[in-house]
Amino acid sequence: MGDKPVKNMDEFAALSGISRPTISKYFNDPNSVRASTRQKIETALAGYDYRPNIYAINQNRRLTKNIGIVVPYLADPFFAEIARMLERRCFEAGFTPSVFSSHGETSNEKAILDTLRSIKPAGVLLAPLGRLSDITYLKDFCADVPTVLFDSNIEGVGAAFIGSDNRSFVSQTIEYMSRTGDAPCLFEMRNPANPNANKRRHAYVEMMKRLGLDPQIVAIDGTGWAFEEIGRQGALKLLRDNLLPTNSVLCSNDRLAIGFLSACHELGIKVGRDAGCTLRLASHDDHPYSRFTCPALTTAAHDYESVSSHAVETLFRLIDAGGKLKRREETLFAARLIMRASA
Amino acid sequence: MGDKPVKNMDEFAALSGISRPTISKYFNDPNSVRASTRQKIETALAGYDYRPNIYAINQNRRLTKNIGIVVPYLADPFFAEIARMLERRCFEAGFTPSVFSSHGETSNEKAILDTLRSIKPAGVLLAPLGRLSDITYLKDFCADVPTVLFDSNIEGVGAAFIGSDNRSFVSQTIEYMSRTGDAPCLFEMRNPANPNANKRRHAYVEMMKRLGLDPQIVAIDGTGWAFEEIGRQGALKLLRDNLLPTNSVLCSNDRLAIGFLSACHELGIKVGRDAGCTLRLASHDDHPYSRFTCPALTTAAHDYESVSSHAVETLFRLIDAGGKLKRREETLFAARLIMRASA
DNA sequence: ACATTTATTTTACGCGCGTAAAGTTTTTTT
DNA sequence: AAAAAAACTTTACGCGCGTAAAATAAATGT
Repeated sequence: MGDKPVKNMDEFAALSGISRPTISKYFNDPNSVRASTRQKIETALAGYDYRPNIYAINQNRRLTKNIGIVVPYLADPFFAEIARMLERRCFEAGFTPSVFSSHGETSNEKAILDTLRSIKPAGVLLAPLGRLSDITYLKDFCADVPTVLFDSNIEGVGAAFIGSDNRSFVSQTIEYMSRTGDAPCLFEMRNPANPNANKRRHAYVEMMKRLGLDPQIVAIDGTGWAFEEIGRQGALKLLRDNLLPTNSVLCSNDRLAIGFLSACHELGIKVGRDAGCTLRLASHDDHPYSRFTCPALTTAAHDYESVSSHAVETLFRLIDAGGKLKRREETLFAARLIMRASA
Repeated sequence: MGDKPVKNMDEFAALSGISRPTISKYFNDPNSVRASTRQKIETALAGYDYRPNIYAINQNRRLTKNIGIVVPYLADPFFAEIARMLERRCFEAGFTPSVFSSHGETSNEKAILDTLRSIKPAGVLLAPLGRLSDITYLKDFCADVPTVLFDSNIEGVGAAFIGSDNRSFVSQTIEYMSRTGDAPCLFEMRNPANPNANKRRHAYVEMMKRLGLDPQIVAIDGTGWAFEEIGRQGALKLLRDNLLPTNSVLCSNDRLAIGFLSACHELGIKVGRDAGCTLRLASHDDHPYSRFTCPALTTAAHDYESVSSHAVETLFRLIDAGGKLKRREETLFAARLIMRASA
């Protein structure tokens, strides 16, 4: 990098001995100019401190190179992880990703969509809040901006959805638990905000019936995104009052399970498959912390890699196609069972 | 919100019956125009779908309303939390915050600073990587862009630093542990990337000496930001080989402690202050997950509220002052001891 | 009611770059 | 070496808005 600051493209063009339109062409695609020309430009670039004004660029381009990445709750390491992978992939493809978090609130999600409109992004990767989303608002947005949904599906919204196959999660955990011990009851929130939770419940009921077993659902109260605390309080109550129908428990997701384990420890209940343990606990998501819980959580893992790469690829395809796909696509990736000490 | 889309400010000015320069003034500060004029504009705004083009605005303004928020590792819920608070406060003040994560890598941190330069932000709130930061690069950046550091201090970089008082953390945990049992050894990484770790070590040694006790430091190997795994591996080795000098352990931070607890559970070592426990463990940071560990972690909590509000206030003051403060400011907030079951 | 202050309108220019058109040079093709 | 194709230069316009200056209008003070 050079040090002498250059104000604008005209000045840089003069300094490099190349005309401004060619310089402009170079910055849009370095390979679109002759090799000898590119060489001259890059030599000049090394000697002077010039970078094109991004605002002037975006004002004049019909489409920016911005990509919005929206997650419902960034303080959840699961979403932080996937946002990071999406971000990296967009960046590698020459786009400028920006990460936004709805922080679990409808108003924030809407405000983010407004912000996104104003930055005129080439496309958006959106993991919606789910039940708390303003569906009409999302739909209007997706009608104007090329959008791919991930994690939580909302029927008919966005040009595509990429996520995990909840039936695959549940069938693997149930199969494993019922093979190695009692079949589990399902521990979940009564009114889950996330549509995946509903799909998991349905899959649980269906799978249990198929195995000729009696589905038993334990629903706990609580709202918001503090799942650990909700799981903990719910479990404390259940365990104290001895309301658990089985000694095998399947949590709808790992964050609830983390709270559940916390309650077990407080009450002196040993969890695991070892002798001396009175409870087995499994869960879903393979949350980044699930291997550090006590005991480590047996869980079904998302295929992070596939979800993120396919989501990004789909978005690029959507952008190339001018914002419309022939029909709405839905892609689900299977889970992978991770056996640890808790079940 | 109206529905008829309006292309530009000229068109909107005509529709609202107000001249364009006044409309421009209104969007820069709605209170800078007469109440009756504001009324007319807002009526028109309700009837039409117009929003100023942010790229045209920022091209012409000397200073944008953008604020960059940079954290070293967003997948760490601690940073996710503080980023969220900073973000909200900037937004409330009428700025447009953008959150970036260095993901623990020098190259990313530098790339983020480059990106920030190109969006010409009014100011930046930066939590640097620490030892891995390219100091010269940071310094150059801070010379051009009004920047306030938080969390990790780097001497002489940025116009101000706002963080937590590491001595306050350590003195409280040591005082508590040595009052209620044996004085603790310090469990930490051998080459911590974060400068706070070094400050905590110094504070530990000083505090122990002051109490007439023998400081004992247990340093474990490991690099990167996977602190839980590093703590876990380190603890497994120490516990198996019986190398721990005391049965009271003070972890440099909660994430190491989470790994430590995981190792204890695996080896069947009971942690806590109850009868039957053979080890006490305390830590620092009050990580969002520290109350869900088994047992729940006794830790020293950051004053998140004060740090974030003071950081933002300082940045605004810096911006108002034109990017320079009389002298570099350093503000530290005291910790608050959170007693839980682990010690 | 008049002078004074404050707000608005009119006019006009500039920001930095995308991009189109026409002409010129360089490279590739045969 | 001539013809064709590709890349480049020159010229010029437009994007949507900030902002300055001068003229005009409205609100405020006495």
